[in-house]
Amino acid sequence: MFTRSEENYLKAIFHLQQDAKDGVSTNSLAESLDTKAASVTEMVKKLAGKNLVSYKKYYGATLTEKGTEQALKVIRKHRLWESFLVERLDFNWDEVHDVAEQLEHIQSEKLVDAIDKLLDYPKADPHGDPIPCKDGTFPKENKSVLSECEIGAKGVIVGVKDSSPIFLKYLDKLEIGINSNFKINDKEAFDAALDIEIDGKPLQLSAKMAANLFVEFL
Amino acid sequence: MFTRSEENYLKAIFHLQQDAKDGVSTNSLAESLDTKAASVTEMVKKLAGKNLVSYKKYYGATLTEKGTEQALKVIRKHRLWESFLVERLDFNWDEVHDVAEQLEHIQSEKLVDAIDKLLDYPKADPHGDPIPCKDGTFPKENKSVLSECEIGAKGVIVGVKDSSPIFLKYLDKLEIGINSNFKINDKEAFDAALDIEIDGKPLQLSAKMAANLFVEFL
DNA sequence: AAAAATATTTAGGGCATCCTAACTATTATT
DNA sequence: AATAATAGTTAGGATGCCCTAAATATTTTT
Ligand SMILES: [Mn+2]
Ligand SMILES: [Mn+2]
Ligand SMILES: [Mn+2]
Ligand SMILES: [Mn+2]
Repeated sequence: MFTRSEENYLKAIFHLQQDAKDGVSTNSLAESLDTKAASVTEMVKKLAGKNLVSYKKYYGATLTEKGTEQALKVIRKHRLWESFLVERLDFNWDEVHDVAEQLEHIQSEKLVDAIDKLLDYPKADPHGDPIPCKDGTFPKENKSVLSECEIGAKGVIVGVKDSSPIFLKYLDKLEIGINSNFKINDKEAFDAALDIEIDGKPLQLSAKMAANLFVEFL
Repeated sequence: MFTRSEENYLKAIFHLQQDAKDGVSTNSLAESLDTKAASVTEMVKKLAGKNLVSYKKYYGATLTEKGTEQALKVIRKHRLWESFLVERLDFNWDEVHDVAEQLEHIQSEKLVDAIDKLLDYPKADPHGDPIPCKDGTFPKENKSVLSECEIGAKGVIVGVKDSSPIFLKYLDKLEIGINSNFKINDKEAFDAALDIEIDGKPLQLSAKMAANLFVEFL
């Protein structure tokens, strides 16, 4: 139906749209797709021609309904594959992204659905990101960021914002993961580092670390 | 490492090489890859430049050692994925080929090995075709064809030559599959149809059917 | 062994996607 | 408001892989 390149553009626009309120800029797309602005302009025009994005010269691109639907399908596949790799093939959570980048483009509805069933319809991927439903629904997330919690707050880690191997491996080293319990004991005035307990173990977390952890309260 | 197209050419050359003793012809490749002879000539030259095939103008192409190695890697992936789809995701044996055509191009040695392990290192795919080993070894097959067996022969179905959905579904209907036992009672002089018992059930098999079933004797 | 038939290669393009360099519009600064 | 800085677009070209039509080599037939 769509080419690999088109799918990657749609996915990137979807993700960049989440933060930026107005249209996604050519340059941000180029950056995130590791390509050049000129190529982006060209592709965005092509996608606009197919009614997948709406595009106004110089003012960026936004997904149409059709484009969003397609982007969510790809994201669904990406996250289901990541879940499969971790749950069934014993991959670590820092090893799955690149393979999922390939697997997400496999065209077979039957296959995606079978993986979904095999995993018993998971709600989130190994990084805590929600998995879009088959019907195109995308559960609204209301996650808090650890760095913005108040002193005394208690809860559970439910996701990571950054899912680069370097960050994930560091979390492994500190024994912090999805479902870890936390309690904020104090916040340093100087650098906003947190004095925190993770599963009962006290440690210090830099503001940067804390800004990349999503939590829910108990 | 190699493009999808290059991998498909290598695989096709490998398969066509099995029958034909001399170089694989441009036209047979074009036919089997559903492309045109001119495209084949071009690609074969490119592959020759990369030392994957040896090619003499007008006399066809043959895989080099390097090309064979690569072809076997792709075939290994194809057959492992087909096995996974049937064994773990309950696909029927007539539904797996097209998806495997896509999955065979996923680049991740870790992934292939994990699937291999998950399935406990299967020796053959759902159609009875042998799965090349990780070390590049390809078990020599010595399968007989049912149509060439003598009257009175007894054994087991171990593979299909044709694995088109139309043939496979027909076998399903007749309840013939891998591991079915057979005993040849008679062969019709007129059309070479076989009077045969499959798992004890007597039926007639056309010569064409019998020519597409591989067997081993007990 | 020549002619006819067939197979293969070459020439010349097309399409998708990417790139650099030059140009133009938007925005930020003075 | 004019100018400078930044962002985005267009022009022109490259690469990979495919195609048709024309040219050439091989094989088959007579
Ligand atoms: Mn990912
Ligand atoms: Mn991708
Ligand atoms: Mn197959
Ligand atoms: Mn393939």
